[in-house]
Amino acid sequence: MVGLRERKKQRTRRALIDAALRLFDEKGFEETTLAEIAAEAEVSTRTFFSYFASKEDVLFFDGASRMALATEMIASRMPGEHVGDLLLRLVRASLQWASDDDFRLLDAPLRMRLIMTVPSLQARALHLLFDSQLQLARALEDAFSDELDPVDAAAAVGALIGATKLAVISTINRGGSLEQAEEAAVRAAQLALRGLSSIG
Amino acid sequence: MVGLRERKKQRTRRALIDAALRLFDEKGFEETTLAEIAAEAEVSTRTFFSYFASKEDVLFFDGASRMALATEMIASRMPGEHVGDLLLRLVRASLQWASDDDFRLLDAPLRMRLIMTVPSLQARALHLLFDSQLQLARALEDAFSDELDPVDAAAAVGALIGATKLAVISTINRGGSLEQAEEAAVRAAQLALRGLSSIG
DNA sequence: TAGGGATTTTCATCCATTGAAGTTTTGCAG
DNA sequence: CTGCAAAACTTCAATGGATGAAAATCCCTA
Repeated sequence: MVGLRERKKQRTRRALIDAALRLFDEKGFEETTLAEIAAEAEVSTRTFFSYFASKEDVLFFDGASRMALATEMIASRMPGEHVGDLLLRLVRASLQWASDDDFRLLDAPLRMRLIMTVPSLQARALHLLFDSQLQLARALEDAFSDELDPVDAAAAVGALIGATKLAVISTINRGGSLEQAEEAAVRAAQLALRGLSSIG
Repeated sequence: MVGLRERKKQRTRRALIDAALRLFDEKGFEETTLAEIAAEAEVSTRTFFSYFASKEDVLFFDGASRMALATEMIASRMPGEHVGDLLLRLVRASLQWASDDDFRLLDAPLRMRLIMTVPSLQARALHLLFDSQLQLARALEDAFSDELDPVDAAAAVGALIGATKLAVISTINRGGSLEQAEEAAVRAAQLALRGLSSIG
């Protein structure tokens, strides 16, 4: 199953990611060219594009696996569990994952920094965020097909993720620490669950 | 105040927008080059970039004015009005504006179609959406400075816009009409206000 | 171990975007 | 009016991301 071909592909992919992250860190995202990344990873520039669709995408190499975890968590919801409870569990779990995985942890700060400062990366990140929300909404709709229509599912996911994301970004923008950001995320999630009407 | 220079500039800007929209409509976004747009508007391609930062930006020429209306509405909130009520008014008003303005109305379907199908436009749209949410959050924070802290303001805006946007997109994705989308938007907004816990 | 599909490299090209330098147009002071 | 400075444009050149096609390699399996 795991032939040399497959192993080599993974090694190349990893080499590209490592090279890219290191160069982004040293010189900045826009300052490093694909040629440099490819050279560093010892492949041709053309090959880069058979691994990643764009320069931006290298930074989001783990998006798929994160999403897999989330949808899986939704699909295997506890019977009888309320939508809101599941969603809150999901938010907490996400915060957990973010500070788990060794490979990811190392460059989390770098990625954060880059995404916060490079416009094209912000755009890419938002796009991914949005897509995953749609996926989550569908997963939720499936898991609660008896009590949730498509619009409610979408609204629920949108409200929850929307609230947490904006709270986090706003906190970071205001110079808050990661801890404060996490705190803000949880508070925002609870606010979304309780309802905006409950403010004040 | 409105000298010849200024008038000419506006005419050029408008010419670029018109040319771009027409070409996008006829040949598609990615298929039309800046050279063609510039030629159509009778300016050099270089000049295009003194009016718009990117090819994508032409499509969002009215973003600023929309935002102005919204923040103004927030700033002039009725004294004693509850945050939630103001926000719901805001959502309804936004839906209104979208089907108002003559210039905008004409190409609304085109824009929708393009944004829904061209990845780079989706990304740009999301970026703008996000920025405006941050602006709205700040406006809200200012308007309700006595009863709302930054995190709550951000969470409120994020939840409301997040819910409505995802509900709308989800509806459209599923082949729903614009009317159904509007309906979904209002329902999502109300759900966000009432709280996700109220589902089911 | 030879053939065949998968990967990679090479080569060529397109086009968005940007900088520099020079030209035309407009607004305004004299 | 006339000349001048600023604003707006054009031309020219270059960079760099992205993609297509064909040739060269590499790995797997019969």
